[in-house]
Amino acid sequence: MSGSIPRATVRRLPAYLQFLEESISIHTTVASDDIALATGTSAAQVRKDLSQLGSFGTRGVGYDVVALHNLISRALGLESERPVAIIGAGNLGTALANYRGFGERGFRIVAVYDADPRRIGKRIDTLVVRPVDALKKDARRNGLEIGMIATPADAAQSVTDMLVDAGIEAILNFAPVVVKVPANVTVHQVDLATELRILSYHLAQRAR
Amino acid sequence: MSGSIPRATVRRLPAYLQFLEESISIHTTVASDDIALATGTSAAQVRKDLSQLGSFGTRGVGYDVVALHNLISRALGLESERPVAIIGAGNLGTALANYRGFGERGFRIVAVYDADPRRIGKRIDTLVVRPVDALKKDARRNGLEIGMIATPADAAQSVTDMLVDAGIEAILNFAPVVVKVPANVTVHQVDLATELRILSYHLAQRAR
DNA sequence: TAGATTGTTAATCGATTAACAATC
DNA sequence: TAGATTGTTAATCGATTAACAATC
Repeated sequence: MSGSIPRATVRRLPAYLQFLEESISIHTTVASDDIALATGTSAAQVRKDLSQLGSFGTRGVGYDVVALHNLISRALGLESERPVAIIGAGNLGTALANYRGFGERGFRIVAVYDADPRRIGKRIDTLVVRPVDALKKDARRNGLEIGMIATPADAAQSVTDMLVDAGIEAILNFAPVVVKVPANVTVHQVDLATELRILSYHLAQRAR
Repeated sequence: MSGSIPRATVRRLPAYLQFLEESISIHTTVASDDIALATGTSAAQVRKDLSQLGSFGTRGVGYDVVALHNLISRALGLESERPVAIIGAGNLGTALANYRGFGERGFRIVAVYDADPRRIGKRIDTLVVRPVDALKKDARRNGLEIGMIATPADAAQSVTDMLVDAGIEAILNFAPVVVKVPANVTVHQVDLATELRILSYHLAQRAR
């Protein structure tokens, strides 16, 4: 069924899910047009995307909010909570560890690691920063599934290697370097300065 | 000349630039294949992208690092420093304000704002958190060009409206909501939980 | 010259949009 | 029934890839 969903669709599904979560207490039904409006896309796009997950709207009526929510959750593999570790307990790592949005959306930060002895033992929310060497042992015990890299650029590759060695197959990398991983591991990069540079292009276009 | 560069190309240019900055002290010349390897794309893609900016490599040799760096900088409008403001002085806003990568890449955080009186006056790095009401006046004085929204979701739209009112035309939004802006304003959204949900899809795919 | 590498073309692929018959 | 909205098709658009002549 959901053998495989096109990349572009997968990128939009979380936004649809977000909107459905906000709608769930308000409506029992939503139209493709409602979803489109809330997520900044088109109704045709929404219907096309949803049809990839199988048909189940009702013509003349729309989509059942709860049913659609469940369907997208399942498609994204969000039925059970996924344990996440943060590597790097600097400003960014600390901010990530404190961020409530992860928990609300089914991800649990189970540990924060750092290599710097001065940071080890530091409390962040309910967690205590652990030495990065403990990662591999911990990973098995915690059933760790996702690693978030919040280290400086020059540490990112070696941290990545540790994560891979610990059996993690999904990595979110905030360091501004492309890290190498084996084919079975997925890395997404969030580069804050890159986003600003793209915005800069738009400012420059406007000025001409 | 660079009348307009395809979206997909614009998204890759910052990565090329990053690599060139690392190369500048090592080589005088790089091949499309070197850039491709470092940025996770293909040599054909790199050449195609660069040809959008005009021709200037040397067959059999490659691209002059300095010349290419200048060309991409210019194309992205990165010749002069762009002043940035952060709205929201919570964990994320504080982390962003402390992040060195912005300064290194030509963006200067000129102010941090918050609505909460308990946060106003707080020192972050060399800055002091200011009341969000001061935004509009400050914006003109500082020549503010970019706003980064690091508030909770429910404050994002009103903060956006303030930024727009202050004449800002480029916004990076970290709040997990789609904000509405007039056509002359560009918004990019960085939704951390969305990234995790996309990773979750890949984990789910793997498990089948 | 021989080897390397660009710039560009044509082919392919994937994503988006428009339109509308089906149907609740 | 009339009105609303889906699911799907076909057309369009944009991005990527492969291949190779041009040329340093």
